[in-house]
Amino acid sequence: MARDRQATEEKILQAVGRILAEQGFHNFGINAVARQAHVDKVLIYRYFGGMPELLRAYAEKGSYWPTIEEVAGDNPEGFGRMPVPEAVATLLCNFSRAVRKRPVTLEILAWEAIERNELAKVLEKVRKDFTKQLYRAIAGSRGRPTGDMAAIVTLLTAAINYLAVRSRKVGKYGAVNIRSEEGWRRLESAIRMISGRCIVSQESM
Amino acid sequence: MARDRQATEEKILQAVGRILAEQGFHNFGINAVARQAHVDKVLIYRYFGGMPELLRAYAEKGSYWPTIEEVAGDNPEGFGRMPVPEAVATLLCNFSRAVRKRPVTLEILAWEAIERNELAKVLEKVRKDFTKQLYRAIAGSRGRPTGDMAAIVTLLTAAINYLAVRSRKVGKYGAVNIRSEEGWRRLESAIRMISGRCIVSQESM
DNA sequence: CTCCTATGTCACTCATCGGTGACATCTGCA
DNA sequence: TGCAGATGTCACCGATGAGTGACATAGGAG
Repeated sequence: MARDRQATEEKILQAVGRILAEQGFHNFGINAVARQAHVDKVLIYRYFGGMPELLRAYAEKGSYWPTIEEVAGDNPEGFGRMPVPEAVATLLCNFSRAVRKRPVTLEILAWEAIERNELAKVLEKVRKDFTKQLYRAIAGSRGRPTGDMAAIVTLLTAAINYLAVRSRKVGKYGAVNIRSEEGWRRLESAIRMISGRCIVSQESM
Repeated sequence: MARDRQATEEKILQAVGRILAEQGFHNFGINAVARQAHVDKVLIYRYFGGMPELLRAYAEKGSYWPTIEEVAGDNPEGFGRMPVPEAVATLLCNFSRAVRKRPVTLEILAWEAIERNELAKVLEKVRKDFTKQLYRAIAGSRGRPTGDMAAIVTLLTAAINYLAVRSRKVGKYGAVNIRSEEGWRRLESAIRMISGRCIVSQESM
């Protein structure tokens, strides 16, 4: 109708985002996108190629993972001034908040346990870089971690991912209300405690 | 062919299990079950009613969650003899192993983040009872936990679920190889450490 | 043996999906 | 002005899904 390819592509990509955020991958498909965008599906094939390319194009536009700045503040090196356990705890809590407010990210996290699609692949790479930067920020902190810090951080990020994903469908997990701010405060203080007591640095303990 | 309803129902239910274990919910459906069971799909409707009832019937036959015995041994009360932190750690590690060896359970865990179906509902109830018994076993141990033990246990079980589910599709998470026994040993010792240092009991510390 | 019903088989409907070919129309360029 | 390619529209294909109605037959009850 409007004869404006750029605008059409934009409508299509926005439709992808809306469907993922509101209905998830389960109801995702070429037809659904075309409907949502009020665009003929032929145009999706013409402009993007197909489903994988469409997802890839969408992936390149969005921010599906926290940036290091979002989690560590404007100068990640600033973490060098606090003891390791405190740095780790703060990073993890910030990470938790950043992930929880990204509905599309939560959908991808849920779906990559079912099927590894283009979005999951992109997210994987981003996440890898993120992790590397995270460890760099920690490495600058005061004190040397002893014990298997990597294993502990793995456990805690896994827990955060799981609970954040799950909170979309269920209100409680165990005794904790994972839909309320209060529930997440409990989890955060548990994270702080774990970090404080298990990632021992020579100087701070 | 064989004119044996009971045998046919059995074939159908076994087909459900095979599909879930080998292909997951993604490729699950009436037609798929009928194909797998070498049975006409009409019989599924006649004998079970439809998809929800079929899943419910399947759910009632299987053990999709560890039993308390599997995790706490033959007499859960026996945990009363060890200190709380050690009891918690042991229960969690046993739980991890029990979950990881149940492919259908892992599939349900992955899928319930996408859609809450009949199997997920059944699993929910079983899990609730299991948790209750777990806490009872802990309550019998020596010493009083301080701090938010529930939050810590929530975090650790969430982490176990997430990593177990994820290990079906991806080999590594962070720095840990979640497909190898060695990786899980690292996680287990981290769990023991967390439990030992963060669930403080008056007598043992 | 005869009939009735439980069991199994077949053939279909209707909806949706991914994907494609053919056609209409707009717009910028020669 | 007229043409060509870019853009948009429409109608279709084959495959697959859930679900149903009609029919065939085996086997037990009378």
